[in-house]
Formats: sequence, structure tokens, C-alpha cells
Amino acid sequence: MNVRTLCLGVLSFGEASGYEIKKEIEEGMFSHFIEASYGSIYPALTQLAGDGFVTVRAEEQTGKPDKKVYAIAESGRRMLAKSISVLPARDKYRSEFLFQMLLQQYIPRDAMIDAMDKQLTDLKADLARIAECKCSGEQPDGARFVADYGEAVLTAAVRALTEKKAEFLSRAPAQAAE
Amino acid sequence: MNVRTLCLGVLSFGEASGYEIKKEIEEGMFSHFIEASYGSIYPALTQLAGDGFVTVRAEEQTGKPDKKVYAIAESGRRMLAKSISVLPARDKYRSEFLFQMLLQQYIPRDAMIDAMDKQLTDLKADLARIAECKCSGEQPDGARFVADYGEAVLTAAVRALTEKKAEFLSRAPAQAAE
DNA sequence: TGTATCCTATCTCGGGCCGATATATATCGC
DNA sequence: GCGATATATATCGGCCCGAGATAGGATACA
Repeated sequence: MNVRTLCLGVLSFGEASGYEIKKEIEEGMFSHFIEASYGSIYPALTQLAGDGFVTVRAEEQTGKPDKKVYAIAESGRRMLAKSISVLPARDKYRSEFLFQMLLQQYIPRDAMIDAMDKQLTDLKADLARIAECKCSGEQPDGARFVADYGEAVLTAAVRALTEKKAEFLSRAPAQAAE
Repeated sequence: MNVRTLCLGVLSFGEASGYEIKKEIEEGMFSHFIEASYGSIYPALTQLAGDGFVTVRAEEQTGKPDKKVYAIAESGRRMLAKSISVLPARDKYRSEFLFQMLLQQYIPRDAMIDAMDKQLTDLKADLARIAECKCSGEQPDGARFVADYGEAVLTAAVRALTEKKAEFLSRAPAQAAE
């Protein structure tokens, strides 16, 4: 699934600029399971407009730079439906954190604790973002689905990590070992 | 974190060929939180050997093609330790499955069920792989850490998805709606 | 005996995407 | 008035994926 399809997906919920699409996948409904950079979003939108799957409208703003607002076209909705009509690819999960935890022999005690604390902070920030999405008014079934799923997974991660951290601290108490 | 560091990490547990490194991140201790393709592993190993971080040894085999066995050097271990001495980058999670669930208005009922069943199968396959790793003899602390963390997260995902699927089926019973 | 499929094993290449950077305007705090 | 932050678009080098080429041997089936 490429960035063009991703943009169509975001635009299916309403018109947006490239900047706003990035916001949506960083903080909105799509956050925590989709990523894309400006370096792929802007070219994707240009391409989609060229193919007629979206329409563009230049919007002048006061107090902010002008922006190009994209809206999905009927052909774009058909394209989107077709693109997601295949079985989804396997989830991809990449965690430098777990990589470091696996190689903990090479990492000093303090750095281990810092890494675990950072991970806990990140997980809780994700959870807070989802909670915010959930209480912000009316929500289609799909949004409830992904919010509940994400919440369950992240909550389990927080619980497991909290436990593992306590385990680590008891196994290597400050100053003591070494 | 690049593929070179990833290879050093795998090789820190013992010598291996490029093919075996791929196996390790597909089925072994590194599975479910790390990915890399042959297209990046082989060039990475060539580079690491050129820089002296790993040593190479050609091994002739009977009944199988010859292979190049790589072993981490002392400088490689130092390089690895240095590479993972920074705070880990945020986890990256990309799920076409959740993307489709969010856009369920565009997906027929049967395709939704197929997607959920596939996701459940994938999750359970991951869990089985972790369980296999856990019972295969002696394990360093790091391996226990990532296995327990992964198990907790995947178990929560299975539970949440099972619930969501039942919810979906009750909301859109076969034949009935539409 | 043929052939088809699978597993081991390495390598290359086009194209997609990230991450950094450039550019521009406006607001806010100090 | 200065730096920091937010809004907004765009480009570009380089990393990496995914697909395919190549090649030997094993297994299986007819």
C-alpha cells in the first residue's frame, strides 16, 4: 500500500492540505499505525491531482501561508475502494527499543533505564492521543475499531514494560551490582 | 538504526551467513520487531567486512550451496555498543489491516471477515513463534525481555480483535443487513 | 525418467520512501 | 528585536524493499 492510497484514505474523511494530511497521520485517527513523510506526501498529491483522483483548490489565508486544499473525486473513491479490496499485508513493526533490550549486555544500566522510561513516555503519549480521538464527538464504526484495538495493544505494552522494568531494577539494584 | 547495525546485533549471538541472518529476523529471536531484506543484508555484510567489523569465511557444504559465514570482530562489538548507546527511536508500526478497518465503509462484509481472519492467523503465528523461542533451552535476559513483551502485546491484540470481530458479526449478521 | 516444487544460498537493480534541508510568512514570549 | 514555534510547500540524496536472476540439491509424484 503506497502513499497515494494513504492520502486518498485520509481525504475520504474530508478535504485537506498536504500539511493537514501529515497532521492527521501524526495526531489524528490514523496515528499509531500509519506513517508518511512530506517527501512522499507532496509528490503523491501532485500525482493524484494529475490523474484526476483528487481536485485542488488554492486557499489564501490571512495570518498563515496560503495552502492547497485537496478534495477526493468520485474516481478517487473508486480507486481507494479498489486499492483496499485485497487482503491486507502483514503488519510491520520495527522497534529499536526492543533491539536494544535484546542486546542489553552492551548497554550500561543507566542507559537501560533511560530507554525504558522513554518507551513508557512514548506509549503513554500514544494512548493519550487515542483517548483524545475517542472523546471528540461522533465517530464512525471504523474509528472506534482502530481506537479500541490500538488502546488494547498499547495498554498491554505499558503493563508488560512496567513489570519488566521492576524486574530489571530488582535484578540490578543501583550501585550494588558491578 | 541501519541494516549494518542490525547485522552486527544478530552476529553478536554467533556467526552466521546472510541467509541465516534473514532466517533469524524472520523466525528467531529478532522476529516480530525487526525486518530486513536480502537486498539490504548482503550489501551491509560486504560493507562490514570491508571495514573490518566482521570476518568472512567461505564454507563448502555437501548437499547445499556453499555459504559465506560471517563472524563479528572485536571492533564490530565496539561499533555495535556505540551504535546502540543512543536513546532508541520511537517504535514504528504500520498496519494495512487497521487502515482497511478504518475505511470499512468501502469494504464488503465478506472481505472484512477475511481480513480479520487473516490478521488473527498472522497474530497467532507470531505468538507461536515466540512461544517456540521461549522454550528452546537457555536464554539470556534480553531474549526473555523481548519475548515476554511481544507475547503480552500480541495476546492483547488477539483478544481485542476477537472481541471486535464478534461485535462486527452481531452488527452485520450474514445476509440480513443489505 | 522426467518434471515440478521446494529449500538453501548469493546477488543486483529499479523504484519508493525517509530524513534533512531550503524557503517563506506570522505569532508569541522575553 | 530576537529566537522559537507553527503553518505551509517543495526538493534531493541515500537507504531500503521487493522482485527477479542464478544455481545446486532434495523431495515427491507419476
